[in-house]
Amino acid sequence: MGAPEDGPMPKVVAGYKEEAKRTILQTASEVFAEKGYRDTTMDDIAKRLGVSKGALYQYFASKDELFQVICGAAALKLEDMLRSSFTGPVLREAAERYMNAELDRVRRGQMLMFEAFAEAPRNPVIDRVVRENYVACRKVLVEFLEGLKEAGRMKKSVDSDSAAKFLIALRHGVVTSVFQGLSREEALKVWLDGFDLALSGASSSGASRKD
Amino acid sequence: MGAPEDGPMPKVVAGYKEEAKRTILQTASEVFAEKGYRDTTMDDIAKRLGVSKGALYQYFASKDELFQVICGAAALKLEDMLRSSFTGPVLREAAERYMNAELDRVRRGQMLMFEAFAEAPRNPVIDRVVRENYVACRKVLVEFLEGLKEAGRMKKSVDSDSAAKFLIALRHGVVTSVFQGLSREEALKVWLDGFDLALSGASSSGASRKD
Amino acid sequence: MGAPEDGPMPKVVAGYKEEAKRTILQTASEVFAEKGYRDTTMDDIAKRLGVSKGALYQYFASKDELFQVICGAAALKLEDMLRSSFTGPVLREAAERYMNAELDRVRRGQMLMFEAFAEAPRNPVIDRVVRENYVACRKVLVEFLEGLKEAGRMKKSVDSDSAAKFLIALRHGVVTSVFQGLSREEALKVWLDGFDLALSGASSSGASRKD
Amino acid sequence: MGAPEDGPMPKVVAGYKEEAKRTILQTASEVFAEKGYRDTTMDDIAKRLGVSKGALYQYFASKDELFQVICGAAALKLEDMLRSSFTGPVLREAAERYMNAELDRVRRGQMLMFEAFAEAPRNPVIDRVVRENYVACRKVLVEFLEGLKEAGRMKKSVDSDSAAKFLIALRHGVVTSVFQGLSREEALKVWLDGFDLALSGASSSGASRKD
DNA sequence: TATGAATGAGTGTTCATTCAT
DNA sequence: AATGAATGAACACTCATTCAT
Repeated sequence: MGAPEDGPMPKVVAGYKEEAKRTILQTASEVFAEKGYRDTTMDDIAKRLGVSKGALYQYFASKDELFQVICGAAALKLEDMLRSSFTGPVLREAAERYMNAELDRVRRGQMLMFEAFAEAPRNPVIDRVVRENYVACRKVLVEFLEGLKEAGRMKKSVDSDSAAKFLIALRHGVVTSVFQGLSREEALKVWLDGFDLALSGASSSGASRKD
Repeated sequence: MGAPEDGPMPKVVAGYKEEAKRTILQTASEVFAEKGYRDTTMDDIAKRLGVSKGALYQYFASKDELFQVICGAAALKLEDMLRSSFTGPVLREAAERYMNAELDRVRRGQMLMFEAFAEAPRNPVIDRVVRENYVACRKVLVEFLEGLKEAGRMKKSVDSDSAAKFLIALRHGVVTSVFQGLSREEALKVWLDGFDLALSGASSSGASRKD
Repeated sequence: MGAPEDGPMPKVVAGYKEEAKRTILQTASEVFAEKGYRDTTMDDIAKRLGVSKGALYQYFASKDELFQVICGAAALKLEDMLRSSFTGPVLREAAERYMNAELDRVRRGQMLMFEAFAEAPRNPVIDRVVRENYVACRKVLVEFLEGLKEAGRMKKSVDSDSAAKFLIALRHGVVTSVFQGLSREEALKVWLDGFDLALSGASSSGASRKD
Repeated sequence: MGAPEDGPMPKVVAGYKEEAKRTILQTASEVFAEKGYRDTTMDDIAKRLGVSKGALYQYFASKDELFQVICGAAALKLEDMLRSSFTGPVLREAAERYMNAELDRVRRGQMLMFEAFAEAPRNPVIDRVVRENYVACRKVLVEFLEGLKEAGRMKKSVDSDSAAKFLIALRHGVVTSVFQGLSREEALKVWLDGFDLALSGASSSGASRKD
């Protein structure tokens, strides 16, 4: 709002504001992950950043908006992890690469997933983020699998979309299991076994019923 | 009205208190599921029950305890659903029965799972409930699968424990997917396909790697 | 409602009610002294007595009344201690006897004095008790001193009323000092020295012992 | 408006916060004295100050802390009154000056003493304040008396510490007596007579004035 | 722009008291 | 008379948000 062309404070670089936002987002995300959304106060975030509470409101209209943006970013991050992991020729390595990255995040407590799911039913914005994220992840996986098929590295009989849905579900479930006490090694095994089942098997996932 | 010559008071209806607790638990559980743990006030629960706030505290020492007990009951409920569904001779029907029941609960909004997971990191009691529930569910499934093997209805080559872990993960993931917008039909299909993969396939889950 | 052949409890002796009141008073007094008036709940008292909260209200109309009666009784108790200690021919022994009894009570935590003084400004009944107690104690002491004079065991030149006021003040001050950390021995010495000063004439406070 | 080129903010008026604390302390002290600690709500204090309840918590972490600080200040105030009254060459005038000031405070209802004593047994901080105050007052008096001895205005035979203990006890007792209905004039007389007794040697309590 | 003091609605919890049984 | 479940009025404390400086 405002500043005509070099108003009261040229703010060094243009994009200063964006930079500041990023910093806030990063820190807030950490605090939310550590203390939980509801138990985190704006003051917690401000203190960790070394700024005043009021400053936060210059960048984000409310605690809620802050959380929404963070959830959106986390969703993108997940899609990115998927995209950047599921690359390269060796399928299984991709899967392992991905889950290792995921489990690292869990270990470092960078896990807003449950916070987000818990808020979603009462927060339409979060709800949208959560749903769109599902669609986006599915798309990433489908595209990857289709690519594999075209490159001849996966049987055409596998239904990419079914496989994608399966993989997403398995991913959620494995992460949740770790939350419930499953060890990292076991988790990785569950994931990779499931992965093999879905993709390396003889049957196409969409036609697995025989009787 | 009552017990003639016993103690200093017939305790009203004997079991009245237990009955009252159950009522509170039931109602509170609904409200928590509807509004979320943090957004539910003790007054919300009291009003829905048509009693005063103070009355609740005669039965539960705190909002927290109330939630803990509810989570514990929900955990037992899950174990029961598993136990009572996974019965009978036809494996696949058991799986379908179970997931249908599960999806019914999701549809009716009886879903405290994410609330519980969100609280767990800061609430040791909830954390314990969540972890023990995992162990208990695994046990239920392992026992069921072992039973099948003994009855000759499942290949001995399948590692029951690996399969159990896989099924639990898949269950979590499918439910989560529904939260993210997956339709009930798709969800059921993901579950059943995954189920087939793990149990009816040629390979045992614990030995699925061939390379 | 109940008990078959000797009606709804013949309550043994007449005067049962008075007996019950006494029991309640005694117990409540202990609890008040232990936990303080404001921090004591009616439930605390009921539990210690092994009865229900409601039962207390059969004997006392309110927590406040209970406290008032207790304060009244404590005031009488103090007057009694004074009366029964200040007896016999040897003045100094009386003083010592009295203060020892007083310090015993302090040690056993039977000290509602400050509770009462703190309530008095907002509680007319307590205020009256406190004021009348002052008058009564003064009277007890004056009568004792006048008796001594008549028996020729104290100089007629001593003004009994002034001495009484002095002794009461000193008594309060000594007890308070103990609350503030003065040892029992020191307290006794302050009291006896002050006592000598006021009543036996020539010796100065710092030199009252000949040892 | 302030600091031209220093830090990131001139801290408003520098010392503003201290000033605000003082104001709160002053007002809260009045309200506590009027209504009693337990009957005073944070809202009472806030309203009297014309601020919101929340504002108080910016300065004091709890009602308890507020009270503790006030008690600490009151203790210092007492020591100061002692110190500033007990000065000058004429002993008796000092005593009179002091007790008049004390009785003024009592009359104006600035009396948290009993509130503090009533809380002390359940509040370690208050307990410490109360005990340390005793020690400090004793020290003030001992030093004063020793000074008198050195200046040759008091007999060396008087034991300063015993006298100090006596005077503190008498002070407590006289103030308490006023609470119990003793008139200001009588109180002053009890104090001065006792004072003479302890410090001026030969005269007896009842005959210390020539009237 | 940043600050941080102030707001004020809200929330869990307590407890003296009542009353149906 | 006794019980103890229920009431309901408080109350301490919190925190997202605002706004004067």
